[in-house]
Amino acid sequence: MPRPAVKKDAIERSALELFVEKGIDGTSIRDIARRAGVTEGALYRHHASKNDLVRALFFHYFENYAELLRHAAEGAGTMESKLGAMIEGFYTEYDRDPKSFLFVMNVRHVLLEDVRRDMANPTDVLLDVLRDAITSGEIPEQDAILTTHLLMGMVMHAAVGHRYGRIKGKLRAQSSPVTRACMAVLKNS
Amino acid sequence: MPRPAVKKDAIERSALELFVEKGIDGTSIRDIARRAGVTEGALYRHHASKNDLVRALFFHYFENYAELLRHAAEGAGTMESKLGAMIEGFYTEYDRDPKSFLFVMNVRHVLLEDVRRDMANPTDVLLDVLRDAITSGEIPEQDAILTTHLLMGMVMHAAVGHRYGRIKGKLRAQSSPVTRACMAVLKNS
Amino acid sequence: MPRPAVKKDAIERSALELFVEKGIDGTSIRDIARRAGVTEGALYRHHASKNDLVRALFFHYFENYAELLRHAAEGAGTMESKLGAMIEGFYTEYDRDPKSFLFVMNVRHVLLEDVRRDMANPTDVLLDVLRDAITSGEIPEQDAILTTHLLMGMVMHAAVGHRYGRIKGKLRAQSSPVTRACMAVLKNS
Amino acid sequence: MPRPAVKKDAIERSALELFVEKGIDGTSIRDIARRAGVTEGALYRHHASKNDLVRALFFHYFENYAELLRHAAEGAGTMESKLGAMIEGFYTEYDRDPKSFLFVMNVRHVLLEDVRRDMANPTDVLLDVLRDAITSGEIPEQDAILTTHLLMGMVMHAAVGHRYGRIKGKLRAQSSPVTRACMAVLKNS
DNA sequence: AATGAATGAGATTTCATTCAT
DNA sequence: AATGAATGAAATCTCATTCAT
Repeated sequence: MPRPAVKKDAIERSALELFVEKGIDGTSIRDIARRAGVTEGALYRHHASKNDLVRALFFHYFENYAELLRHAAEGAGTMESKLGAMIEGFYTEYDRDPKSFLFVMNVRHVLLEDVRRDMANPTDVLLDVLRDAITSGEIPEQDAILTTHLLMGMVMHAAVGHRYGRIKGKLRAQSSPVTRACMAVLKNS
Repeated sequence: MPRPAVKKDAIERSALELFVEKGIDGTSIRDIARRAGVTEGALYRHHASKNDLVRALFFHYFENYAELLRHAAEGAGTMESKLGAMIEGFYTEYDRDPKSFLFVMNVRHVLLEDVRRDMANPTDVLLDVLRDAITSGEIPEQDAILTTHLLMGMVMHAAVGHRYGRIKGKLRAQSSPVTRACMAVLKNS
Repeated sequence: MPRPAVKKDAIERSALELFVEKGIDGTSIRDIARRAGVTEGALYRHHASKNDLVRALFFHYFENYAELLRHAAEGAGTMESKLGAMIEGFYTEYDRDPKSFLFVMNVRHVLLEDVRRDMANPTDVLLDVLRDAITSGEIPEQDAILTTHLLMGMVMHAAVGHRYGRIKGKLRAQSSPVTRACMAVLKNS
Repeated sequence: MPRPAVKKDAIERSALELFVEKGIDGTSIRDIARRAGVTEGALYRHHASKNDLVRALFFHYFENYAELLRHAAEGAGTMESKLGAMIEGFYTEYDRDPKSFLFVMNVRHVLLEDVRRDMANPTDVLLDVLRDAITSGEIPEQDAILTTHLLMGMVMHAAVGHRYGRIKGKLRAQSSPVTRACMAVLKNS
């Protein structure tokens, strides 16, 4: 029975934080090793390269968010209640660990093209929910792809506003007004 | 008379494009110089450092977008027409030169904290328009800061969707549905 | 266990020699690395920068000479025997390793201002000896600071004359005439 | 009739000062041009290269000091009066323009090997005076070369002490004690 | 005579990665 | 599993000098 990989977790958490604080290229292996309390060579026991570490973190959290959204959507009935559950779930997770969201947000434009079709993808989860609601007649016929982007933009940009201190308090406190705004867009398109 | 500084524009344009294509850290001075058809040292006659070049470009375009929005808002009467003019103006500019928007978008999280209060700022331009409309009664009382972020998120994320090929054609073609979505949010909050 | 840092001494010795032979600015990191048989990056494991290396070497040898002088002075009785021991000790060390003296001599005017008060300092060692001798009446009342500089000038400039080939043979062979000259100055002031 | 070379003087004076303040390699052509109020290219009207400028300045002042000493020695009778005149002449010049001495002092070890035999040379001027005095019996038989170095060391190192603030006031005020110290060395060797 | 943009070569420094221990 | 010295390649930046104007 192996010991729990306590060093591995420390390395990955340190890396995540540093990537958010100083950017990926602004963070050296040395920085990561120091914050994690290990030496440079030790990192290579757990990840083949720095790039490998970045990708592992990105895909892990990217899929995590997709799973979180899918799970929230599954437990609800109407599209409105699904949407509310997704937003509340996301904002609750953001309040618990904002850095993982900011990491995915910042790294996105570098790695998005490597996301495989078969990976769980937050945008696609939302798109599926909208398409179902259009099919069932719960919301009017509309360009589901455009609407998905508009909703993703709203939901995520509120988190950005929170990150820069323009929106105060727990982000979760904004989940119902944001849900209402989403519904207004969906009904009126 | 010395040689006129004919290469400055080429350097800045090459830099902007490369920063969007490969990221700032992924772009070397050598890359920029090669694309601009100059040697590496030439860059330093016009900008004190790579970082200085990044900042100069960011602040230039950041303020440019703010001016564009303010100008669009000034030429219109109702808030709805102002909003429509701003979105159409922005999307028209995006179609003409998408890279300058993508550059500002990607660099934002590194430099936003350095934006001085007295700089023209797209978010503040929109916030002013919303506050006026609340005061005049054109839209209901609401949290203007939150709404501003929701609208900015929608408008910008549509451009992101366009960049990744999910939204096709001229982005300008989306300006009226996006404007309608914005109005729906504003009316229902 | 990692590889032991076996190259540190080679790097520092190569640097010292090259600094004397070609000057600090005339010596590149590449020069040092080549002579030490390492690659350029290796230097940075032991010193944060070229400047840091220069300072480390300077302060090391500067203090070394001060210790050498203090030790020579301690083992003797009269001021004349102290002075003789100091000069003979210094010239013996110079004959053994002239480069470390020439390095300190050449770098002095750049780093002397950074010498902290609490560092051992050759000039102060001599000054203390002179002041004691004045107090004890062994030499007449005089401007101890001026005299210290006159003596330091004589002792060191003989080494400079040796370095340029004007003074031949072991420098140590000059220690008694130089000591006699120093005593003549001290007695007649 | 050409205009007076006012720019040339400004360039050379600026260069001299900067070389003393920041070292030769620490001073760029741009630094010199800026302080002199000209542009980089202008410098090359007057000197073929930076190295050429350094050498021109060094040899100019090096010979100047030799001339000054020879002239002082010629106007006096006994060796003691010659020596006094030389030291007083040198210290007076030092007080008037310390930077030119410091420049020669600092650059010496780089360019001394290029000093041609037929150039006027301060050390040789002093050596000649000593040899004459030995021949005439004014001072005892001794190693003239060693003594010359001892005297040069004393005289110059007092200026160094002045430069570092250890010796206060006009340096000229020290010329008679220094001369007396020199005579003590000469008589007792 | 003068200008200053541009060159071209080289300097210092950083850093992901390897490997002897 | 872990260490950290060392490598090797590349990055940013500097600067004496040239030359079109």
